[in-house]
Amino acid sequence: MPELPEVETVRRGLQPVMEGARILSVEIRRPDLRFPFPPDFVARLTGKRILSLGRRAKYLTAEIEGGPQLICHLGMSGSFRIEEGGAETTPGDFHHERSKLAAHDHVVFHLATPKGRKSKVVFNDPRRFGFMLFSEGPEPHPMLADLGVEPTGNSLDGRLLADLLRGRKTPLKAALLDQTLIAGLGNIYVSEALWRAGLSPRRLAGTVAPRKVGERAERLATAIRSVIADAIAAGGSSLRDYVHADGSLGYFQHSFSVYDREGEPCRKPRCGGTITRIVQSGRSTFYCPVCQR
DNA sequence: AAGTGAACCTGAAGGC
DNA sequence: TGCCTTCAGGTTCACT
Repeated sequence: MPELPEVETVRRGLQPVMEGARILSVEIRRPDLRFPFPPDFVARLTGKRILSLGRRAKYLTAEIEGGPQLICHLGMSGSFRIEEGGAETTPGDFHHERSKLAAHDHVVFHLATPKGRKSKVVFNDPRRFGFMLFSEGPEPHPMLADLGVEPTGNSLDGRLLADLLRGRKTPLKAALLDQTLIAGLGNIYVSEALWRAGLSPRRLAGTVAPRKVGERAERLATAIRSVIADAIAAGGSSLRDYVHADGSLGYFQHSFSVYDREGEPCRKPRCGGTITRIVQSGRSTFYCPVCQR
């Protein structure tokens, strides 16, 4: 599920519980996810305070007191949920019970939150494409070192986008998925952004702005930023009840303009086209062949 | 160098 | 009901 907006939504949901919290204990319920856990994973977290939670592209980061940075990726199917406890001093509260863990609950953080409560943060990941690693020292972890520009804020403008795409012979769809160019777009939001910009996913990336910047590159940059901003806003509004039902974070109902809408009418006024699904480098792309050129 | 496809793993959904 | 195939929102690695 998780592209940049979902990861940002998860970060915002975890923040009130994790930021400033002390890690009372950590359980890892299998030796690996995508990668083996570091051998000292539990020892280096136990008893430490979480100073801050951050995000880079689709990676969550946690600054650990006096120690490493924890880097976490949700892969395809990773999610967190929060199980709220009572006051830390209340005896017999729910935290003294062994809570039921579900299938694929791989990591459990037992926390004392800044408000003096106990909470559990549980990481669940059926496909195990996710991972947790430590990063040491001032240099960014190699995994984060080559990431491109964030599509949040205003740094990604038409000029920068034109520079990134110029000369590339790969389909525009593939270029936008390249995390070393723009960091955080995934299969859904690439399709959505291209629809907003009225550009075909099959167009060669270099043709967006062959020589000068041009209106096409501006349109695409604006589309990318607005798609991401809208999705983050939608996720944020879903956070009001993030302790809902199972407490899971980052999953909310999207309404997509093209993604997963094969055969349905294009939503652009007076377009009349039909959303089409094609496969590009092994992955589905959805677009309107009439208004996306 | 850049681009494409297969691999990693499990579960859900659809066809028969 | 069950068995089979296909597909899934990410990333990396091997190959052309």
